[in-house]
Formats: sequence, structure tokens, C-alpha cells
Amino acid sequence: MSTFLIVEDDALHRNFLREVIIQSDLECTQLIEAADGEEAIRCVHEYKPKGIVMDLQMPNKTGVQAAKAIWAENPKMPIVFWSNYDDEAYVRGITKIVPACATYGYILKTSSKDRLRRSIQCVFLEGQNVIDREIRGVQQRGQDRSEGLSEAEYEVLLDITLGLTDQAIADRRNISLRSVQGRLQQLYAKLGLIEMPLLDSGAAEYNSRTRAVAVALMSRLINGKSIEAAELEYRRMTGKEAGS
Amino acid sequence: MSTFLIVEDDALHRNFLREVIIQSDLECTQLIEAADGEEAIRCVHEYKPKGIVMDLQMPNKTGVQAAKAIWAENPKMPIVFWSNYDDEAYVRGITKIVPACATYGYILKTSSKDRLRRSIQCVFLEGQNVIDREIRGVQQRGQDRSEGLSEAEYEVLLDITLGLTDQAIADRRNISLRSVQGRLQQLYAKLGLIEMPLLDSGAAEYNSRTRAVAVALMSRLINGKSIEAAELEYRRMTGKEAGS
DNA sequence: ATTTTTTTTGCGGGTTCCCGCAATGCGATC
DNA sequence: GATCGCATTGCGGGAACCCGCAAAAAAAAT
Repeated sequence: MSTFLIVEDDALHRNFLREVIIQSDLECTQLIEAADGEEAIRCVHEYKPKGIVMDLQMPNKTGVQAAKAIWAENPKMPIVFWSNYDDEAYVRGITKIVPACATYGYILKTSSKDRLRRSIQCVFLEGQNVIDREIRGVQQRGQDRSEGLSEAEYEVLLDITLGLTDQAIADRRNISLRSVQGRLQQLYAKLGLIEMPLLDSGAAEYNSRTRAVAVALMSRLINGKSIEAAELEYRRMTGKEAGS
Repeated sequence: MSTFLIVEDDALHRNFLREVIIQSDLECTQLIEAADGEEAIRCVHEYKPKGIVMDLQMPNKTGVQAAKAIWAENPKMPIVFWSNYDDEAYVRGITKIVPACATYGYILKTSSKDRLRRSIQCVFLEGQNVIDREIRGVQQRGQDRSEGLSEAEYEVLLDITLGLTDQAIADRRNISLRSVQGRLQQLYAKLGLIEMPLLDSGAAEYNSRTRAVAVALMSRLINGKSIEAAELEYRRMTGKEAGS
């Protein structure tokens, strides 16, 4: 019995994916569907699929969160991410959680039907990673030492995006207040926020901290979903998980 | 010649919409498609449709920006907004630009095909506004005097989201520094950011300003698209429109 | 093991943000 | 015209943020 799993909240897109997978000659004898990340995790338990095609932006858990849970128990599960978005927030999130032994793909929804079908075949039948060219570009720019954010810089970006004070960040990351401020300064430099223009009066036009968040949002280093995930993680580590 | 216009970047959704409109008995003899807001504006000029069905979240101009431009020249054009998102950022954006004489609809993509078809018929054939119940709820909560943000509070929220300093906001809105700070204090109160918890050391855990932005993003008072629109508007008024 | 590079850190000072107190101005209502 | 409610505003002080200077510690490279 060869089962595959589709994880996609949009009904039209689910139907389209079903069609593509059927046409992919995967010897797929059972095709299961889930409409969000939590349902996906349940389906993996119950049906033990050989591969998954998954959207990234979904209600409840995102594709990244679901993949993290799935890979925690099935590190060799091949997953093809299929998304409208090439946000570095997603790219970075995936890169952080992919097990070394897993095969994965990241295909944009703007790709042709044929490219999607061939990518699915490559990942599931040949065990090769298939990353769309645009995604590859985002990965490479993110890894550049002089302009890409380091892990520490990205963490501190998420921390200020949540609204934490410098002292709160220092406590959570177990570093000094000045060290937090040093990381922030490096972050601002990489986001191009050094020597910003002044108002006619000579006062600053931009507040560096909130401007960094704005620039990161506009360049899709972070997005609404990565903020929600960061909020959940912070609440979990500070023991404030009750709804609010 | 009775022409209608579909504005939708997702090909699957465009096809679905085409089908729904054909089934709506609109006596539609020509159905034009645009894949983004800018193309939509061009099509309105060229084809002079009797009605438009438009997505909200699109590349280049959003549905709100496109509708604003279209309504500037055709204030009676009926438009049905069809979106995956009930973000207050979109609701507020639309409410701000609808001309008094226009008929419009706001339908979520999770609504049934029948509901969508009937809503389109209601707006285009009967000239009635049709707002999904969930959207209506967002509108009402937004208008509540004690918890909804006033126009001034929402403006200052967008200003801090862009990273402007208090002085820059005062200059742009022609009010005093203290007045900006007064509006910010009211904003923080409405977002529930008064008397926030402290760290064990007695220092603040959250910085009010960035926490306000985070809460607004998570509650979808603002979103990535409204930030981009606000950035464009600020650059236009400060004369810094060159790409950056 | 040594050297080099990167990161962390303390101290101090300037700027921005936040908020209380109190007064003024403006618009709406009677 | 008087009164009331709301918004604006000036002043001042405390807290948080930002950054320079300089030194120490840790990690990476040789």
C-alpha cells in the first residue's frame, strides 16, 4: 500500500495537487488530504505516507511547524513544500529544521504544472532535493557573511519584533545587556540602518529598533506567521501558555 | 456589450471565479481578467466593465490600492472583494475609500460557491452591499469607541510601524511632540499594553512601542501589505519616491 | 601551542521614549 | 453666551535605547 499525503487548506489548490500527484506515476495507491498542519500530523501517525506535499501558510500550525513535528518522529520523510511565498522567514525556518537525512523540495505555486510534477517525481522517486531557483537565491543571500543575518542576529530580530526589552532578551538568551545591544547594532548595520537621514531640526527621523522590524517585514525576512511562531515559543519558554 | 472584470493573481482561483460569474446570470457577454492591481486599473480604462470581482492580496498594488484608483474615476463602480483574509487592515482600508454612492461586497474565499454566486448577483444586479458576517464583526469591533482604534490612533500605529520617531510623526501630522505621545498612550491602552508584567529584576519585560506593533500584527490590525502601502504614502509625502 | 578573529562585556554619556501634572484650545450642545 | 467633553500642549523626570571606548574571553585557524 503506497500512500501519499496532501496538506493544503485551499480546496482548489488541493484538487489541483491531487491531479498532479495522480499524474506523477508514483505508484500511489492511496492519497490522503489534510487541511491544516495539525491534521497533517495526525494523518502521518495514522496512515504512514511515503511522502508529503505541503503548503506553508495555513491556519493553526504553519507548514514549517508541522514539518518540524513530523521530522521529529520521521526524520527521513520526504516533504515537498509548495507555496505562494518565497519569504526568507519560511526559507530560514525550513533550513533550520531539515534533518540531514531528509529529502525535501520547495516549489513556488507560480511554477508550471510540469515543473511541479517533475519536482515531485525527483524528490519522491529519486531522493533528490529540488529547490526552485528563486528559493535558492534567497538561501544564498541569507548565508552571505557580510549581508546575510547570522543565527544570533536573526534571533535578536525576532526578539525585538515581539517587543521584548534589551534586558528581557539578555535574560532569555543568557547574555549581558551590552551584548544584546552589540547584536542589535550589527543587525541594524546589515539592514542598512546606520547613518540614517535626520529631520530638518537635526533630530532622528527613524527609531532604529522599530525601523528594523519594518524593514524586515517589507523584505520578508519575517512575516506574520514567523511572528506568531516566535510568540508561541517565547510563551512556552516563559511558562505563559494560557490563551491570550 | 456587458463586460465584467476579474482581478486575481492565482490562476486556479481565476478559473473558479470565471465559472461562478458565468453561472450568475449577469447577462455578461465579455469577461476580462487581470492578474494584479495595476493591470486592473488599465483594464477598467480600456474595457469599462459594469462590475469587478477582485482579490485583495496581490503583487504590486493590493486590491485596496487598485479600488482606490478605480473609485477615484468611477465612484459608482460596483466591486466585490473576494479574499482569504478578514484582516482589519483590509477592512479598515476599504471602509476608508468606499465612495458613498458605490455598492460593494466583501466575501471570504472560505464561503461556499453558492454564497459567492448569490452575493455577486446581489451586488451587481440589485445594487446592495453584501458583507460576510465575519467581516461585519471586524467592522463593528473596529468602530467600538472603547476598544476600536480611532482614525488618529490607527494613523499613529502605522507611523510607529514604519519606525518613525515621535518628532517625525509630530512633523508629518502637524501636531506637537506631546500630542503624539498622548495618542500613543491611548493606542497602548486599547491594545492592552498598560501595566504589563515586569521581569524578576523589576525592569520592564516589554517595550511598549514595538510590542504595540507585534500585537497589531498578530491581531491583523496591520499586515505586510498595509505596511508597504503606508511606506509608499510616507515616501510620497516626503518626496523620497526613488526605489530603495 | 600559538595566533588571529569574533564575540562578549563594563562603563559612561547622549537621545528617545514614556508618563504624570496641569493648563489651554476647540468643537459640540444647551 | 455658557458649559461640557475631548484633544492638544508644555514642562519635567525616570527608564529604555543607542553607541563609543576599551578590555577580556571564547572560538577558529594555523
